Amino acid sequence: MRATQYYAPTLRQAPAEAEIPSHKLLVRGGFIRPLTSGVFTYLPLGLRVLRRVEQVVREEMNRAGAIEVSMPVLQPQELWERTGRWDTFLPQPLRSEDRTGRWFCLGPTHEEVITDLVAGEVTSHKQLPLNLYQIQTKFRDEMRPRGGLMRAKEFTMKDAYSFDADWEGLDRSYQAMCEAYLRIFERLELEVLIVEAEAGSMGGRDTREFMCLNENGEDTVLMCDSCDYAANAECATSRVCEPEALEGPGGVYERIDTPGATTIQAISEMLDMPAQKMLKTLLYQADERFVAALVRGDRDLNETKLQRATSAEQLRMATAAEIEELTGGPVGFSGPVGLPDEVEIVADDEIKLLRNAVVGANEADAHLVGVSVGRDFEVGRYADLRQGAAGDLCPQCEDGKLQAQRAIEMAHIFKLDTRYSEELGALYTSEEGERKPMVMGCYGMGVSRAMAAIVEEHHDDSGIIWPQEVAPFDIVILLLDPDKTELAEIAENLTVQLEETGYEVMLDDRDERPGVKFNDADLIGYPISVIVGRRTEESGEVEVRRRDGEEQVVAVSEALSAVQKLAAQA
RNA sequence: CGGGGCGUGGCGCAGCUUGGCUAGCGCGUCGGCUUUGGGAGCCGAAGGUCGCCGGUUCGAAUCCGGCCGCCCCGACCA
Repeated sequence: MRATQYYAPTLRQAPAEAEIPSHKLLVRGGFIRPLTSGVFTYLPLGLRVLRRVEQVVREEMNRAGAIEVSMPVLQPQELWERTGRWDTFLPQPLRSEDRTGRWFCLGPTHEEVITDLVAGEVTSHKQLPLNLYQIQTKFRDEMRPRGGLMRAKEFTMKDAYSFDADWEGLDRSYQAMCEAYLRIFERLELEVLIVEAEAGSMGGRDTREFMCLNENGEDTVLMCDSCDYAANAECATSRVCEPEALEGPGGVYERIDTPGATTIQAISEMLDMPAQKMLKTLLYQADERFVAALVRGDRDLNETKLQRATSAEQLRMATAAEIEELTGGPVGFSGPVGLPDEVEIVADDEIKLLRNAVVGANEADAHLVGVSVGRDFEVGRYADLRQGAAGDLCPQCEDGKLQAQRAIEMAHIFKLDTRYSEELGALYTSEEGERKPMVMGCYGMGVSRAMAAIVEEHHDDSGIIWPQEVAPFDIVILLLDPDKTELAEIAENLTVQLEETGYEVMLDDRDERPGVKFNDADLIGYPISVIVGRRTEESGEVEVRRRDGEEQVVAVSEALSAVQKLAAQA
C-alpha cells in the first residue's frame, strides 16, 4: 500500500476531549473519529486493527470448538418480554418502534435470540454440546460513555453461548472458553487476571472476569498480596477481623448529645473515636418491607450484597420521610436500638464482634454510646454486606491482605444454568427419553475495548507500539526522498518483495519531510520500519528498525532477512 | 440522573471580567519559490451565521434567560 493512495490522516494535536492515552493516540493516529458521544467511525487503519483483533478471537474460538454465527442487531420486544428483561435489563437497551407500532431494541446482548434459535432447532442430546458465537456490534445506552473505545454506546463484542445436557458438560464448555480466552489475550499481548465477579443483568453463577490491570481501567480489583485470591471490588469478600472492643460503661449504654452530627465522620471527630468503633445504620425498602442494614462505621454498604441477603427483587434506600416514620428520628441519627419489630435488622458479619459501639439514638442530635449486639438489640440475620476495600484480610489465606488495583474488564463469563432455556423452551430429549432444559453458559469479550486496552498497555511518548498480531500493517517503508528515482525504485522493489513474502506493507512515499514520516510512523505504531534514504544512496544500505527499539543496518539485498529476524524476536 | 468544566475556521487556543471599528494567534489546507535523516523557510491565498433560540442595548463572541452538544467525577457494564 502506498501512503499517497491511502487515507491515514494523523493529527499533530489530540482533540481536547480525549484524556486517556488510548483515546488520544487512536484519534491522533488516524484510527478512529468520534461521531457523537460514545460512537466512533473506524478509519482504514482502525478497521484493519479491529479486523485483526477479531481474527485472533475467531481463530481461538474456532479452535476451542465454538461455531460462528451472526444474529440480528434488531430484536423484537416480544422476545425480551418472555425472559422479563424488556424493562429490567441495565443499561437500558436503545429502543425504537417500527411504522406499525411494534417495539424493537438494538441488541445489547443475545441470550434471548440465541436461546430462541436453539429452542427451535436442537432437540436431542445427540446435538449437544453446542457452542455458538458471533463477533458483532452491540448497543448499550451507557449512562456515561468514557475514554473513546474504552466504553462506548456502540461497540464490537464477541459473545458465545454454550448449550450442554448437564452441569458436567457446562463445566467442560466453560473451562474450554477460559482456556481459549487465555490464548487470545496472550496473542493480543494483554496480561490478564481472572477474578471473581458479579453476574449483573445476566444472571448466573461462577462468573469470572478477565481483567487487565491498568490505571485507566474503570474497575477496581482486590487481590491478595500472598495468595491467588482476586475479585472485583464490587463483590470481593474478606475475613472478619476483630476490632478492639471499646471500654464501655458495662451493663447499660448511655445517651449523649451530638448536635448536628449526622455523619460518621462528624461523630467520630466530636467524640474523638475511630469510625470503626461506630455502627452505621442504613434503612432500605426491600420489596414490600423495610430492613435496617448495619455495617461498621468505617465501612460502606454494598447494595448488591444487601439485595442478595434480603432476597429482594427491588431494593432502594428509604426516603427521609420513611426514616422519620420508622425510627422516630431524622436522617443521620438512625440506630438499631428500639426499632419497630417490622423492621428486620440485617447486619454485616463484622458487627457480631462489635462491643460498646456508638449508634444513632433515633432522635435528633443524639447518639447512644456503649451499645452491644445481643444485649441492646437483636440482629435478625448476619451476612457479608460490606464493600470490599484495600487492606481487608484475605478470605482465602491466613496472612494475606487485599490490595486494590485499577483494571480494564476485558471479558466476562457466566454459568447461566437453565434460566433462559426454561423460559424460552430450549429443551432436549435425553438418552433416557426425558425432556430437559439445556444448561447454558455465556461468554462475552470486548473486541473494540481490547483494541483500546492494547494501546493503553503498548505505547510510549511518541505513539502506539502495536503487537505484531494486530498491527494495521506489519512494516512501513520510509522513503525519505521520493523525488530520487533510484531510491523510489529500491523502496518499491522492497515493498513488492516483502508483500510477496506475506507481509502487509505501507510504503510512505509522501512528499513530506523525513521528520514528518518518522513521527507518523512512531505515532501509528508499525512494528517494523525500513528506512530508505541518504544511507541507501551512499552505501546501498537500509535501516531496519523495530518500533520498540532494536535497529540494524543492512544491505538492501539483506533487508528481507533482517525484517524476518527482527519480527521473529518480538 | 447528580456534581464540575467546556462550546470561537479542519485541530489546538486567545479575546468575554469592564459590550464598540475589519474577531485574533499557532498548526493544518491551497498556490509559488527554496529546502529534504526526527513535525522546514519565505511570499501569497482560501476558510468563521463566535453551539442554537430568545432578551437587554444605538450596538452582543462579550451581559441575562432558556435549550442543545461535548468532556471529566459518581451510581451501571464487554
